[in-house]
Amino acid sequence: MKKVATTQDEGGLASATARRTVAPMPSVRPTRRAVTVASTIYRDLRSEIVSLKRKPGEPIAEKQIAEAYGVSRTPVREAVLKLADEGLIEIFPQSGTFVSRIPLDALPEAFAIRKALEEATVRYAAERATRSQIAMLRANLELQREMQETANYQGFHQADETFHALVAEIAGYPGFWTLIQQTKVQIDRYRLLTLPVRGRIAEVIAEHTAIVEALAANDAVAAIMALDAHLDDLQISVDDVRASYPRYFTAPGDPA
Amino acid sequence: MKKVATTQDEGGLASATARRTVAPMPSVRPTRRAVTVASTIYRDLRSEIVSLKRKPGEPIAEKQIAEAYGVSRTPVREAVLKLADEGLIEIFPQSGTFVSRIPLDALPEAFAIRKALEEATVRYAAERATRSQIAMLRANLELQREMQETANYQGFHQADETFHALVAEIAGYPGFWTLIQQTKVQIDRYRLLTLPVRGRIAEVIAEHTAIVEALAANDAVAAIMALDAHLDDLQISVDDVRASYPRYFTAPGDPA
DNA sequence: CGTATAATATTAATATATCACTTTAGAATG
DNA sequence: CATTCTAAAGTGATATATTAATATTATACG
Repeated sequence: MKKVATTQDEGGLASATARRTVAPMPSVRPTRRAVTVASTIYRDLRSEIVSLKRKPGEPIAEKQIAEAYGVSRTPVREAVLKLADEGLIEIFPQSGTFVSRIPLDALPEAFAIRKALEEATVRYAAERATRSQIAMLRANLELQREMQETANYQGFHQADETFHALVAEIAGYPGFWTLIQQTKVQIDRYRLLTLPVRGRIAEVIAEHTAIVEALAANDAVAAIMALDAHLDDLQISVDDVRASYPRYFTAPGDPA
Repeated sequence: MKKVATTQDEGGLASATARRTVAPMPSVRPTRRAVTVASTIYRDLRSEIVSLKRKPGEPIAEKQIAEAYGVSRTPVREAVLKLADEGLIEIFPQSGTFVSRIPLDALPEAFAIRKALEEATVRYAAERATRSQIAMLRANLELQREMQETANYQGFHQADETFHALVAEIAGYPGFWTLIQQTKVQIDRYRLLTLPVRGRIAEVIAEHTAIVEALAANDAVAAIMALDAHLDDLQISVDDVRASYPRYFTAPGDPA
């Protein structure tokens, strides 16, 4: 039944087995999950989906991707499964794999989660922020203004994300931002689809500035209020959008 | 039966080849990700790790698990990768895979995340709770008391989890609880290891009752206070525990 | 001409095989 | 006896093949 490596196996079964019964105790482990083909494909695919380069509802052909990368389907599958866990890809067994439609009815909840998590970060940050950390935030604000002046929308978005990450780091809980990013994905796709780089940058910077001032004053309440104002501006108007891109969304109450 | 839009693709350009250029439009999809071997193994493994049946640091032999289930290594690998994403398993390339040690230094942050999310749920729940929903909570409290009387700790834990899930559902955001459960995993392992079924059940029920009363009165502030008291009681005393089970934890500052 | 049915093909899910690397035990050497 | 080198075995990562189920297409029948 089982043909192991053709060589002699030591007859005593119990005695020989214990090769590594116990764990690798804390030593300098090299790299955990190094850059592998699967991780590369994962990153690429994710980026293409979030940037809407791959449209919601579009089929995903594992074989084709595998050929494009010159690899087998195994690493592709690993990436696809991971994306399916994140809700960016939907797998219908024996039918096909597709880029997820944006679950409109789940967006308000995702937004509420983001709000809850970010409020916590600004509260902690207001309590703990040091002068040097406030200075880092101000430096980031300056960067945002530069991006505005040079009309570098891509760069502004990057700086915007860094701003929120910084707040979480100042709060002492960088993991908050990691989690926020995960829950934010569908919202990002939605916003990218609905408002094509609206000129709201000036307002966003003003709102960011208000948050920083509140943090600098160690005023948690004011910081939360400023954050709420910031987030509410990004709020969602689910209504009439579905009409324009009906096939990009799942109807409320349809599939979960 | 359902003959929906068979062969009408709107863009009449490449009419010939494209077999499925566009997506499966919302119809009653049978099962997405049905019960598969991989999902079964995933659930089993996860349960064994969370229940500490598999000790932190213990090696995981893919081949052995595959043989135990009578399957190949592929579905096992799928399950292992998913668990690695959750942080329950650590994969060291070309070395081995092991049950994760409990990351002590990450526990405070996980706890803060849980607190932020649960506070949000009780706030929303206090605003929205209907009388029938309050009644459901009271029924759950009764169930908790029954479990206490029959000394059914397993059942109590189950009811406890249901209580928090109910609160999230009343808040209108059941996804909050899903997320909380994910972040809670390492904390659960820690608590299972440190306090073996302490007789805190009576206090827990009292705290749960206080939360329900505040929700019934639509008093968000009181509800949050009651929740904080509840969670603070579960708080972590990271200090002296590491001494007793040193190999079950990762040192602060060690590997992330 | 429309509907039901059978044939076909696509694809997810799983099985099996191979490769590369690392760890570790044993042999050879000083 | 200690140290270093070498070979074996285990494991992760990837490749290739097979199976089973579904949807699509073609075909036959009313």
